[in-house]
Amino acid sequence: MTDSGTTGLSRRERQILDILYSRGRATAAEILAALPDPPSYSAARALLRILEQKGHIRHESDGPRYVFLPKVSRQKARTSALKHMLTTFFDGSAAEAAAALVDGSAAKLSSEELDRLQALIDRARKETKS
Amino acid sequence: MTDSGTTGLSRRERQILDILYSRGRATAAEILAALPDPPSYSAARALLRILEQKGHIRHESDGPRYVFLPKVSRQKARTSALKHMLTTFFDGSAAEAAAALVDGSAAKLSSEELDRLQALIDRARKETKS
DNA sequence: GGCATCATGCTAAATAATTAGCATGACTGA
DNA sequence: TCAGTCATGCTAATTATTTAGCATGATGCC
Repeated sequence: MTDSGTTGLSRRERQILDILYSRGRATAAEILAALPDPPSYSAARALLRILEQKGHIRHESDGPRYVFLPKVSRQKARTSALKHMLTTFFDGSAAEAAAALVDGSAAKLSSEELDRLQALIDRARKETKS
Repeated sequence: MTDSGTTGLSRRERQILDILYSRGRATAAEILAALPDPPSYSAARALLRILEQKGHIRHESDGPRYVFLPKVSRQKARTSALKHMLTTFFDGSAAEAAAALVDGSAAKLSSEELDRLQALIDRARKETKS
Protein backbone atom coordinates (compact mmCIF):
# COMPACT_ATOMS: atom_id res chain seq x y z
CA MET A 1 0.00 0.00 0.00
CA THR A 2 1.26 3.45 -0.84
CA ASP A 3 1.44 6.08 1.80
CA SER A 4 -0.01 9.54 1.59
CA GLY A 5 -0.74 12.01 4.32
CA THR A 6 0.40 11.87 7.89
CA THR A 7 0.60 8.12 8.13
CA GLY A 8 4.36 8.15 8.03
CA LEU A 9 4.86 10.55 10.89
CA SER A 10 6.02 9.57 14.33
CA ARG A 11 3.85 10.05 17.38
CA ARG A 12 5.26 13.40 18.47
CA GLU A 13 5.52 14.70 14.97
CA ARG A 14 1.86 14.02 14.44
CA GLN A 15 0.90 15.64 17.68
CA ILE A 16 2.79 18.77 16.78
CA LEU A 17 1.39 18.93 13.29
CA ASP A 18 -2.11 18.55 14.68
CA ILE A 19 -1.52 21.44 16.99
CA LEU A 20 -0.25 23.57 14.16
CA TYR A 21 -3.21 22.75 11.98
CA SER A 22 -5.65 23.51 14.72
CA ARG A 23 -4.06 26.83 15.62
CA GLY A 24 -2.70 27.82 12.27
CA ARG A 25 0.58 28.93 13.74
CA ALA A 26 2.34 28.72 17.07
CA THR A 27 5.57 29.41 18.86
CA ALA A 28 7.68 26.68 20.39
CA ALA A 29 6.42 27.56 23.84
CA GLU A 30 2.79 27.42 22.74
CA ILE A 31 3.31 24.09 21.08
CA LEU A 32 4.99 22.74 24.15
CA ALA A 33 2.04 23.82 26.27
CA ALA A 34 -0.44 22.22 23.90
CA LEU A 35 1.42 18.94 23.68
CA PRO A 36 -0.11 15.93 25.45
CA ASP A 37 2.13 14.85 28.27
CA PRO A 38 4.56 17.67 27.57
CA PRO A 39 8.26 16.90 27.41
CA SER A 40 10.98 19.45 28.10
CA TYR A 41 11.19 22.63 26.14
CA SER A 42 14.29 21.53 24.35
CA ALA A 43 12.71 18.23 23.41
CA ALA A 44 9.90 20.15 21.77
CA ARG A 45 12.36 22.32 19.96
CA ALA A 46 14.25 19.34 18.67
CA LEU A 47 11.06 17.92 17.25
CA LEU A 48 10.35 21.20 15.53
CA ARG A 49 13.78 21.19 14.00
CA ILE A 50 13.25 17.69 12.68
CA LEU A 51 9.82 18.48 11.30
CA GLU A 52 11.29 21.45 9.53
CA GLN A 53 14.12 19.37 8.12
CA LYS A 54 11.66 16.84 6.81
CA GLY A 55 9.78 19.63 5.12
CA HIS A 56 6.54 19.41 7.06
CA ILE A 57 6.70 22.80 8.66
CA ARG A 58 8.47 26.10 8.28
CA HIS A 59 9.00 29.07 10.49
CA GLU A 60 8.87 32.82 10.39
CA SER A 61 10.50 35.22 12.77
CA ASP A 62 8.25 37.14 15.06
CA GLY A 63 10.59 39.49 16.78
CA PRO A 64 12.92 37.47 18.93
CA ARG A 65 11.19 34.13 18.44
CA TYR A 66 10.06 31.75 15.77
CA VAL A 67 6.51 31.13 14.77
CA PHE A 68 5.98 27.75 13.19
CA LEU A 69 3.46 26.88 10.50
CA PRO A 70 2.59 23.84 8.44
CA LYS A 71 4.02 23.83 4.96
CA VAL A 72 1.04 22.13 3.39
CA SER A 73 -2.07 24.31 3.40
CA ARG A 74 -4.81 23.54 5.84
CA GLN A 75 -7.12 23.06 2.91
CA LYS A 76 -5.02 20.33 1.38
CA ALA A 77 -4.23 18.64 4.65
CA ARG A 78 -7.89 18.72 5.50
CA THR A 79 -8.85 17.08 2.27
CA SER A 80 -6.44 14.23 2.64
CA ALA A 81 -7.35 13.80 6.28
CA LEU A 82 -10.99 13.56 5.32
CA LYS A 83 -10.22 11.05 2.65
CA HIS A 84 -8.29 8.94 5.08
CA MET A 85 -11.08 9.16 7.58
CA LEU A 86 -13.62 8.09 5.00
CA THR A 87 -11.73 4.98 4.00
CA THR A 88 -10.92 4.07 7.56
CA PHE A 89 -14.26 4.57 9.23
CA PHE A 90 -16.95 5.07 6.61
CA ASP A 91 -16.20 2.57 3.86
CA GLY A 92 -15.34 5.48 1.67
CA SER A 93 -18.79 6.99 1.85
CA ALA A 94 -18.87 10.75 2.18
CA ALA A 95 -22.62 10.61 2.65
CA GLU A 96 -22.26 8.34 5.66
CA ALA A 97 -19.74 10.65 7.20
CA ALA A 98 -21.79 13.74 6.57
CA ALA A 99 -24.77 12.01 8.09
CA ALA A 100 -22.78 11.10 11.16
CA LEU A 101 -21.77 14.72 11.55
CA VAL A 102 -25.22 16.16 11.15
CA ASP A 103 -26.78 13.50 13.26
CA GLY A 104 -24.13 13.41 15.94
CA SER A 105 -24.32 17.11 16.56
CA ALA A 106 -27.79 17.96 15.43
CA ALA A 107 -28.63 19.96 18.49
CA LYS A 108 -25.56 22.10 18.09
CA LEU A 109 -26.16 23.20 14.53
CA SER A 110 -27.52 26.68 14.10
CA SER A 111 -30.26 27.40 11.68
CA GLU A 112 -27.81 29.32 9.50
CA GLU A 113 -25.58 26.32 9.32
CA LEU A 114 -28.51 24.15 8.39
CA ASP A 115 -29.43 26.59 5.66
CA ARG A 116 -25.99 26.38 4.26
CA LEU A 117 -26.00 22.63 4.20
CA GLN A 118 -29.41 22.69 2.64
CA ALA A 119 -28.10 24.89 -0.15
CA LEU A 120 -25.21 22.57 -0.80
CA ILE A 121 -27.52 19.63 -1.01
CA ASP A 122 -29.82 21.42 -3.42
CA ARG A 123 -26.88 22.26 -5.57
CA ALA A 124 -25.64 18.69 -5.52
CA ARG A 125 -29.05 17.54 -6.61
CA LYS A 126 -28.97 19.74 -9.66
CA GLU A 127 -25.57 18.48 -10.61
CA THR A 128 -26.76 14.93 -10.28
CA LYS A 129 -29.67 15.53 -12.61
CA SER A 130 -27.51 16.86 -15.39
CA MET B 1 -3.36 18.64 27.28
CA THR B 2 -5.00 15.32 27.98
CA ASP B 3 -4.79 12.56 25.47
CA SER B 4 -7.71 10.63 24.11
CA GLY B 5 -7.94 8.45 21.06
CA THR B 6 -5.13 7.21 18.90
CA THR B 7 -2.80 10.08 19.61
CA GLY B 8 -0.61 7.96 21.80
CA LEU B 9 0.02 5.19 19.31
CA SER B 10 3.22 4.64 17.44
CA ARG B 11 3.40 4.84 13.68
CA ARG B 12 3.01 1.15 12.96
CA GLU B 13 0.43 0.67 15.64
CA ARG B 14 -1.69 3.36 14.09
CA GLN B 15 -1.33 1.94 10.63
CA ILE B 16 -2.44 -1.45 11.81
CA LEU B 17 -5.39 -0.10 13.74
CA ASP B 18 -6.47 1.89 10.71
CA ILE B 19 -6.40 -1.25 8.63
CA LEU B 20 -8.44 -3.09 11.18
CA TYR B 21 -11.02 -0.35 11.37
CA SER B 22 -11.34 -0.14 7.63
CA ARG B 23 -11.72 -3.89 7.16
CA GLY B 24 -13.36 -4.76 10.42
CA ARG B 25 -11.19 -7.80 10.93
CA ALA B 26 -8.12 -9.28 9.34
CA THR B 27 -5.54 -12.01 9.65
CA ALA B 28 -1.89 -11.28 10.18
CA ALA B 29 -1.15 -11.99 6.54
CA GLU B 30 -3.87 -9.62 5.37
CA ILE B 31 -2.65 -6.91 7.64
CA LEU B 32 0.86 -7.35 6.44
CA ALA B 33 -0.29 -7.01 2.85
CA ALA B 34 -2.23 -3.86 3.63
CA LEU B 35 0.59 -2.22 5.52
CA PRO B 36 2.35 0.70 3.83
CA ASP B 37 5.92 -0.25 3.08
CA PRO B 38 5.39 -3.74 4.48
CA PRO B 39 7.95 -5.17 6.88
CA SER B 40 8.56 -8.87 7.40
CA TYR B 41 5.77 -11.13 8.44
CA SER B 42 7.21 -11.65 11.87
CA ALA B 43 7.58 -7.92 12.36
CA ALA B 44 3.90 -7.55 11.67
CA ARG B 45 3.09 -10.32 14.09
CA ALA B 46 5.17 -8.72 16.79
CA LEU B 47 3.24 -5.50 16.37
CA LEU B 48 -0.01 -7.38 16.67
CA ARG B 49 1.16 -8.98 19.85
CA ILE B 50 2.05 -5.61 21.29
CA LEU B 51 -1.23 -4.05 20.26
CA GLU B 52 -3.02 -6.89 21.92
CA GLN B 53 -0.97 -6.53 25.07
CA LYS B 54 -1.78 -2.85 25.20
CA GLY B 55 -5.45 -3.70 24.92
CA HIS B 56 -6.15 -2.10 21.57
CA ILE B 57 -7.02 -5.25 19.71
CA ARG B 58 -8.02 -8.81 20.38
CA HIS B 59 -8.13 -11.96 18.32
CA GLU B 60 -10.36 -14.87 17.59
CA SER B 61 -9.38 -18.19 16.15
CA ASP B 62 -10.49 -18.93 12.65
CA GLY B 63 -9.45 -22.49 12.18
CA PRO B 64 -5.68 -22.61 12.19
CA ARG B 65 -5.11 -18.87 12.27
CA TYR B 66 -5.98 -15.77 14.21
CA VAL B 67 -8.30 -13.08 13.09
CA PHE B 68 -7.64 -9.73 14.71
CA LEU B 69 -10.18 -7.11 15.56
CA PRO B 70 -10.18 -3.74 17.30
CA LYS B 71 -11.32 -3.84 20.88
CA VAL B 72 -13.07 -0.48 20.74
CA SER B 73 -16.11 -0.52 18.49
CA ARG B 74 -15.93 1.14 15.14
CA GLN B 75 -18.74 3.38 16.24
CA LYS B 76 -16.85 4.74 19.21
CA ALA B 77 -13.56 5.01 17.41
CA ARG B 78 -15.30 6.81 14.61
CA THR B 79 -16.82 9.31 16.95
CA SER B 80 -13.58 10.19 18.61
CA ALA B 81 -11.79 10.31 15.29
CA LEU B 82 -14.40 12.73 14.00
CA LYS B 83 -14.09 14.87 17.06
CA HIS B 84 -10.36 15.01 16.68
CA MET B 85 -10.71 15.87 13.03
CA LEU B 86 -13.12 18.68 13.85
CA THR B 87 -10.84 20.33 16.34
CA THR B 88 -7.79 19.90 14.14
CA PHE B 89 -9.12 21.02 10.81
CA PHE B 90 -12.51 22.64 11.25
CA ASP B 91 -12.25 24.79 14.34
CA GLY B 92 -14.62 22.40 16.00
CA SER B 93 -17.42 23.08 13.57
CA ALA B 94 -19.36 20.01 12.51
CA ALA B 95 -21.27 22.10 10.02
CA GLU B 96 -18.06 23.14 8.30
CA ALA B 97 -16.94 19.57 8.05
CA ALA B 98 -20.26 18.34 6.76
CA ALA B 99 -20.21 21.10 4.18
CA ALA B 100 -16.75 20.12 3.06
CA LEU B 101 -17.93 16.56 2.63
CA VAL B 102 -21.04 17.41 0.66
CA ASP B 103 -19.27 20.00 -1.38
CA GLY B 104 -16.10 18.07 -1.97
CA SER B 105 -17.88 15.04 -3.32
CA ALA B 106 -21.09 16.51 -4.62
CA ALA B 107 -20.95 14.70 -7.93
CA LYS B 108 -20.54 11.39 -6.23
CA LEU B 109 -23.55 11.57 -3.97
CA SER B 110 -26.55 9.63 -5.11
CA SER B 111 -30.00 11.06 -4.91
CA GLU B 112 -30.85 8.57 -2.15
CA GLU B 113 -27.94 9.80 -0.13
CA LEU B 114 -29.00 13.35 -0.63
CA ASP B 115 -32.49 12.45 0.51
CA ARG B 116 -31.12 10.97 3.64
CA LEU B 117 -29.05 14.03 4.46
CA GLN B 118 -32.05 16.17 3.70
CA ALA B 119 -34.09 14.24 6.22
CA LEU B 120 -31.45 14.63 8.87
CA ILE B 121 -31.30 18.33 8.30
CA ASP B 122 -35.06 18.63 8.53
CA ARG B 123 -35.01 16.76 11.75
CA ALA B 124 -32.23 18.94 13.13
CA ARG B 125 -34.29 21.99 12.26
CA LYS B 126 -37.20 20.77 14.30
CA GLU B 127 -35.00 20.08 17.25
CA THR B 128 -33.54 23.55 17.00
CA LYS B 129 -36.95 25.17 17.03
CA SER B 130 -38.00 23.44 20.22
C1' DG C 1 3.32 -42.36 9.44
C1' DG C 2 6.13 -38.66 7.78
C1' DC C 3 6.94 -34.46 5.19
C1' DA C 4 5.73 -29.85 3.73
C1' DT C 5 3.34 -25.83 4.86
C1' DC C 6 1.76 -22.36 7.61
C1' DA C 7 0.56 -20.82 11.70
C1' DT C 8 2.17 -19.22 16.34
C1' DG C 9 5.49 -17.32 20.32
C1' DC C 10 9.61 -15.61 21.99
C1' DT C 11 14.10 -13.22 22.10
C1' DA C 12 17.52 -10.34 20.80
C1' DA C 13 19.40 -7.00 17.56
C1' DA C 14 19.05 -2.80 14.74
C1' DT C 15 16.98 1.45 13.95
C1' DA C 16 14.26 5.43 14.99
C1' DA C 17 12.28 8.58 18.09
C1' DT C 18 12.44 11.18 22.09
C1' DT C 19 14.62 13.45 25.47
C1' DA C 20 17.84 16.36 28.35
C1' DG C 21 21.82 19.22 28.78
C1' DC C 22 24.69 22.65 27.59
C1' DA C 23 26.64 26.52 24.64
C1' DT C 24 25.58 30.75 22.41
C1' DG C 25 23.59 35.08 20.97
C1' DA C 26 19.90 38.79 21.30
C1' DC C 27 17.17 41.79 23.84
C1' DT C 28 15.66 44.36 28.29
C1' DG C 29 15.79 47.00 32.16
C1' DA C 30 18.24 48.58 36.30
C1' DT D 1 27.30 48.62 31.02
C1' DC D 2 26.09 44.47 32.78
C1' DA D 3 23.34 40.99 34.67
C1' DG D 4 19.06 38.39 33.81
C1' DT D 5 15.86 36.42 30.72
C1' DC D 6 14.57 34.06 26.83
C1' DA D 7 15.35 32.70 22.60
C1' DT D 8 18.09 29.63 19.51
C1' DG D 9 21.27 25.40 17.85
C1' DC D 10 23.75 21.38 18.57
C1' DT D 11 25.18 16.91 20.56
C1' DA D 12 24.86 12.91 22.97
C1' DA D 13 22.31 9.59 25.77
C1' DT D 14 18.14 7.27 26.84
C1' DT D 15 14.13 4.99 25.62
C1' DA D 16 10.76 3.21 22.41
C1' DT D 17 9.81 1.17 18.19
C1' DT D 18 10.52 -1.80 14.66
C1' DT D 19 12.58 -5.53 12.84
C1' DA D 20 14.48 -10.30 11.81
C1' DG D 21 15.55 -14.92 13.20
C1' DC D 22 14.64 -19.05 15.12
C1' DA D 23 11.94 -22.64 17.85
C1' DT D 24 7.64 -24.96 18.16
C1' DG D 25 3.12 -26.92 17.30
C1' DA D 26 -0.87 -27.85 14.27
C1' DT D 27 -2.82 -29.19 9.85
C1' DG D 28 -3.24 -31.49 5.46
C1' DC D 29 -1.70 -34.51 1.98
C1' DC D 30 0.97 -38.24 -0.16
